[in-house]
Amino acid sequence: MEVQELELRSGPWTREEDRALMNYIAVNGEGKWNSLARRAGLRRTGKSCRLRWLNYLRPDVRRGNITPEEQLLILELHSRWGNRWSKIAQYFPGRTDNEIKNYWRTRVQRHAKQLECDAGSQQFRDVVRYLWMPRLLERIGGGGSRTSAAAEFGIATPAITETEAKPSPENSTAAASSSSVDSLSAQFSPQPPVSGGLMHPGGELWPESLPKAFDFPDLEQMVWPAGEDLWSADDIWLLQQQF
DNA sequence: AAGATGATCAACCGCTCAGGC
DNA sequence: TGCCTGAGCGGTTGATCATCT
Repeated sequence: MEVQELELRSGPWTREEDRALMNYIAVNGEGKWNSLARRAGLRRTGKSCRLRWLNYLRPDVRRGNITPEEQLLILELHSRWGNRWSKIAQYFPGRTDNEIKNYWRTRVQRHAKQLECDAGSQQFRDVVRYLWMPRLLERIGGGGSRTSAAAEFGIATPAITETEAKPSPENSTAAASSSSVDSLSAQFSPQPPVSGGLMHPGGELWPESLPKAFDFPDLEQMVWPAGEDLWSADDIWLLQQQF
């Protein structure tokens, strides 16, 4: 109806709208969002209703901070698939693609900006791969040396190719690796299949030496921050000198 | 205390794709 | 075959909150 379309609402949802949407879905189920919006008496587009339900009202939506385990998995999966947020979100039950996308744009891209490089650049990918991820592993493991964490991360982590990585239940039994990233993946579903080998999570062979950008003695001398934030001002400064 | 600035995240927009007719 | 509709995805915006000066 034309009058109804003119009155379509946008912007933040009210409690009443939320209640109407939840009640309707509880009785009738989801889907057919345009007609659902009309039948539920909501002056919203079907698209808006779908988004509100999926990203906020669904009972299994998980809120709160992204844990180090989740951060590690996000970094790992993004290195494989890039900005394919919905695909990445499949590995985080209760997390929405929107939430993961926001995390990446705010936290991860912020670090890239600090380092004055592009988040999609090889330089930044190296920082993520060789510095950030090992540090997260350290934190997840409750301490230990950086080198041992990196070694664990690098040696036992299998390669997963785009064609292999179809997150489906029948593939989950193959996830029998001792690597940290893999054991993390195993906590989530759907789980990616694996194939063995001494490969880096990105799929390529683990390099014999670190990239040139990080092959400098100061890095080994660096005192890693013990606080909540993985990156200190000194970290940023040191890395910037290498770029 | 108040304004400026930055970070976060809910919501919107434009586009693509699949399925039905 | 082409059109329409529903659904989903990724990029972007804007409101709100926190922190800084």
